[in-house]
Amino acid sequence: MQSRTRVPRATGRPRSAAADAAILAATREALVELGWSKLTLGDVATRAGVAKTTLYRRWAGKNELVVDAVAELFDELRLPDRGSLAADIEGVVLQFAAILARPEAACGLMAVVAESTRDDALRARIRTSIVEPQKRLVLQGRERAQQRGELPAESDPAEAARTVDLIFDVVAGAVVHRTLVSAEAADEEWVRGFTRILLLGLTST
Amino acid sequence: MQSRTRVPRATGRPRSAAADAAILAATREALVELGWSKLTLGDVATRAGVAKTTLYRRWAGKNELVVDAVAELFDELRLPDRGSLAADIEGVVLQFAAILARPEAACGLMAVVAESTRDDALRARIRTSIVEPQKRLVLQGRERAQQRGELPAESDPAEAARTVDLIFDVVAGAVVHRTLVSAEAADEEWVRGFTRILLLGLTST
DNA sequence: GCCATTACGCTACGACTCGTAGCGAAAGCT
DNA sequence: AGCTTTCGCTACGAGTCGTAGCGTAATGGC
Repeated sequence: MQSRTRVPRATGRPRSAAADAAILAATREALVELGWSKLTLGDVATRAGVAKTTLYRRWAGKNELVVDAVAELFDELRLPDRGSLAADIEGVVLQFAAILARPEAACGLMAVVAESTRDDALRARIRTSIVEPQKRLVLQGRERAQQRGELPAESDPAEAARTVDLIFDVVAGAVVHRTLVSAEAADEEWVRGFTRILLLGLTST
Repeated sequence: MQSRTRVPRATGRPRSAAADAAILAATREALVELGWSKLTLGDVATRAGVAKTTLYRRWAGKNELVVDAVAELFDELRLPDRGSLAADIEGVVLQFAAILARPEAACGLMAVVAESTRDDALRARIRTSIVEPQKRLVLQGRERAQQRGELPAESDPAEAARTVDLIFDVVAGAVVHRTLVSAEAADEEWVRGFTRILLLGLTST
């Protein structure tokens, strides 16, 4: 959220928070209708009922705008306690799949990831705005499973951190690939099969 | 390969195969230097030493061109027999990671996948040109493991097909996510950890 | 060897998007 | 009030898009 991390001046006319929300919503709407490459900032400004210059005063370009617009979508992810590790994983994977099934999330996320291969600053922004915040779900799930006795306590903290990263890559990657590349729904049946494989690998040894 | 599936007329000047190769190579070069959004077809034509009109006569647009340019990169994937299922998996995952580490592969693939969320024809083209051909690796690996006695023979063919799709999504998805989103190398240590989890899930039960 | 056919290189074109600059009006704070 | 910053609007040169038209080059059929 570039515009929110800015320290607002004590004086002068404050920026309209409503304009921020309208612009991000308009960006998602335009992503659905036009896709990434045909999305123009002028069009977004028109949809949001805002002057094009206002948009350029807040975001440096298309990349940064779409990152913020997409990041909001992933904030709603939660990890409700369903009683077992398997049920917890299935629940959060289904939530994640539901978000990715929305065209604006899929289209925007993949596009900025593609651009980030040539732009280190953008990659860092994606990580801090979208990816890292969601690792809390993996940590939370492991902690619960350990309290239930489903997973052993970690002895090596470094190894534990690596495992969290690995799990996150496997879960997020598999759902993304299933949904976007294989282009088939990550429905309950698929999630059950996926969870089974993942769980066996986690609980053994 | 749009231009190759065309039935060449018996008469008239044939299309230059060298131009095809030069255009696809120039596309990959431009992807490395400029990324997806700043890549222009005019620039690609100049790099390839070809008129812009020639490029438009062979490909409908940027999407189709990049799909073909990226597809060539994945043709080199092989599954050498390393003696065990674990070693086979580690070998092919490392190969896949090596390809994805190249900016032109990562950038191009993610960009067209992003565009495909709004374009069914493009999605189908990606699947037939890039994704489906590589599933042979999963089939080949399973067959070898069954001959070695590492995996049981499949009883239900439909279930077996679903498993192949699942494995493919997990492997490809995890490597992509690790490389592009988490932005860390899928090196030997990571691949070992990943293979361990995957194998336990496959061999148990 | 000539001819029909197709591909090629080149130029030019209108339409569109980009990102920026300049202006007067609006909205907040002290 | 007075000061400061934002906002909407217009206009601008630069760059890209995809296409059309033309003359030339390279084939195969006769």
